Amino acid sequence: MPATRTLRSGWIDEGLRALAAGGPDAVRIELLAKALGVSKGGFYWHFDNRGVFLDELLDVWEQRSLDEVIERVESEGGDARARLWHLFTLASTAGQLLKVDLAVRDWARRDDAVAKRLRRVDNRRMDYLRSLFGDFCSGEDEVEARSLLVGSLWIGSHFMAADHGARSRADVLELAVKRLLD
Amino acid sequence: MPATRTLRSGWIDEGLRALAAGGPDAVRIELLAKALGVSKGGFYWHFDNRGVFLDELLDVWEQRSLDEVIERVESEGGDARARLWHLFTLASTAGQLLKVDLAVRDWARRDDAVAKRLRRVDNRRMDYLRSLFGDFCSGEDEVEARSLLVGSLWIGSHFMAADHGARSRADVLELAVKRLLD
Amino acid sequence: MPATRTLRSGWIDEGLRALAAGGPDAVRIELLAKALGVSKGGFYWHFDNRGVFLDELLDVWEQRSLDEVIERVESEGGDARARLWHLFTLASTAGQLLKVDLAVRDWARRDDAVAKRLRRVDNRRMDYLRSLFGDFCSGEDEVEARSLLVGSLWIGSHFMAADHGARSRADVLELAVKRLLD
Amino acid sequence: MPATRTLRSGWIDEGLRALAAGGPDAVRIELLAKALGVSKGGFYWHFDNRGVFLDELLDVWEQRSLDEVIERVESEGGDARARLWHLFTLASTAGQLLKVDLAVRDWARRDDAVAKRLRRVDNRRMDYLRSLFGDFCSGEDEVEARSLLVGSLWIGSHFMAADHGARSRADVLELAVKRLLD
DNA sequence: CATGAATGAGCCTTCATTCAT
DNA sequence: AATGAATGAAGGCTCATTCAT
Repeated sequence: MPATRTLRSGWIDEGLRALAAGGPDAVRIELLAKALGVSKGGFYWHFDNRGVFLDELLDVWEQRSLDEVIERVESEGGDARARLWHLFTLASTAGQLLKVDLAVRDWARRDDAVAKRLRRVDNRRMDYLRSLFGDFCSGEDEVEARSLLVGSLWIGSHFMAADHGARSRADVLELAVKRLLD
Repeated sequence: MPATRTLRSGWIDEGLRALAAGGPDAVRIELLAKALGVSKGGFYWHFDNRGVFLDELLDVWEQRSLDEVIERVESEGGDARARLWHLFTLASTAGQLLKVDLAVRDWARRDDAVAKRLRRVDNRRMDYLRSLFGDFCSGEDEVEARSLLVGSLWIGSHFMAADHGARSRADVLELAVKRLLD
Repeated sequence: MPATRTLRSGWIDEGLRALAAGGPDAVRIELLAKALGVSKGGFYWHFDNRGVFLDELLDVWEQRSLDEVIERVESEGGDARARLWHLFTLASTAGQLLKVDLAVRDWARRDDAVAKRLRRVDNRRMDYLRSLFGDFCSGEDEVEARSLLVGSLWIGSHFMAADHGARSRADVLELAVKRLLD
Repeated sequence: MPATRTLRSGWIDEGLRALAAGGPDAVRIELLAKALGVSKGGFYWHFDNRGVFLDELLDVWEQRSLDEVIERVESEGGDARARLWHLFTLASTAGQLLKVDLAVRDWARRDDAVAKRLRRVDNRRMDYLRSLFGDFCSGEDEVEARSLLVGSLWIGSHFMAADHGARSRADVLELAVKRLLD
């Protein structure tokens, strides 16, 4: 029983790794099998086909992205500004989950089903941002603008390659976020 | 010579279309040939191989992204705030070039050569943003933070799928940008 | 022991069903297991391998084809013509066994072992036909010709797809058989 | 141009050989390629996929079965009885085409599209038989019964494995056919 | 007895690439 | 300059078979 869960989740883990590193096209059963040191045929014992497998990867991403991050922030406590700051730094250090997130965002641009999932995730995240900004901002416009700004900053910065002279990207990000939490 | 350029640029155009629609993995010579109504063998008269072709697509993207947008903004004139606003709206309506841009940004996450090009482009763009924000902001930190914010907003918003209730995404974007131009 | 026979014969039954429906290539252990709601690994407790299993399906077909039909005809009695007529109608309504029979006949065209079994069965059937025709026909040639004709009619009609205008296939078959029983 | 037709028709020929020998399941692109001494990838230059290829094999069978045989009989002339006899002997010596025919007949039992084609072919053949029997038989019933009998005899005899003692199958067939031409 | 799990061979298909013409 | 044709390397999937439990 534990062995069962182990190899099945091994496929999932390896799949997430591939998805993070190269997007959905890099999730190739043959490569995953080689990385796991097993035969590719065994894949089909655990999953009906590649499409179902990709779906399951998205399930994992969706669940982790939605719940785990928010839970961790909430468990730490603090006022709204502290939570926002915590949320931002958490998201930036998430490592593989962050890379999966970025890969999914690009994927969503060309796959409607993925786009639908992304909307679900982003709406929940935005709701959480709105609730935090609502605590110290007046006016819905202000709340909405700041929420979109902080979300875009978090994601968009990972898709930008600019240098910042003497400053590090982290420094500039901190400046930018602080500005939004004023 | 003109006929040559015509068919050669046909491959490039079709390649950009594919790149915009599905990323580098979607740039498949066979499909481009079918779309162009020619044989795929002919591809190799114009380009050494797929890699070289992708490089050339990036050349075109790089050149257009660097020069054309900025040129158009400058030719319109206005003060720094007006130019920033113009820049932002231009970028958002760019159509295919924007989609190529987004595809390249994801691509850069897994290909160092592409990442290098992206850095070149983004540094030039950031320089332009800095010069504009420098016109009415005091302090390098402020300039840097705002430049990163507006860049991230522009790009990041395309990778977010959230709804905004009664507001449209364009409305919220306008609110957010206006806030940055204060 | 009865439970054993039950599951073992379940495999056989399902195998015959598959053989009837799609020929030997359709007898796939995985599909049979799914249809039976058991794991395919269990198959190998009952049978050494697929080849042995197919052999056993042929055993069942051979035994049923040889004995059951003739037994039923004989148990009904009547003169030779009545028995021939009974035989023909029985064979045409046999349902699954008929379909297995047709599948085996095609199979025999490409497998010598199957061909050998088929010869055994057909020789027994022909002997029975000869004995019946011998009752009211004079001359070995006549008996042999009629026996082959009625056998071919019975089998061949199932491999023909022609329409017969206002008549049904059953009507024309009746006309043809009656002609042979004159 | 001739080279083109050569290899394409090489695939078809080899496909027919495989179909004749082992039915549709034996038509495997990899095996055909090996038999032709070419790479299997090249198959897809000539045919969209395996299904289309099988369709084309059926086209060839349909065309040859319908037209060529009848044409040959008609070109030889003679009265109706002579033509029937010629038709029967021609069909029995057709070699590979006959085997394709038998394979198609079994295939039709489990594939509706094939069944439809078979009906087309058999209706045309039966029409020809009817026209010949109509020449010297009185009564539609008689014509219909004899047509079905001769068709079934021709096909059914190939699906029967019985021995005939001192007689050969060909001898008995001759007896049976002569009986039908009385 | 039977299951869960895995292997490996074989098949269909796609696609970058090559090459003679 | 470009086409028709072919190659070969993948990659997804199926399935008979094996084996520990």
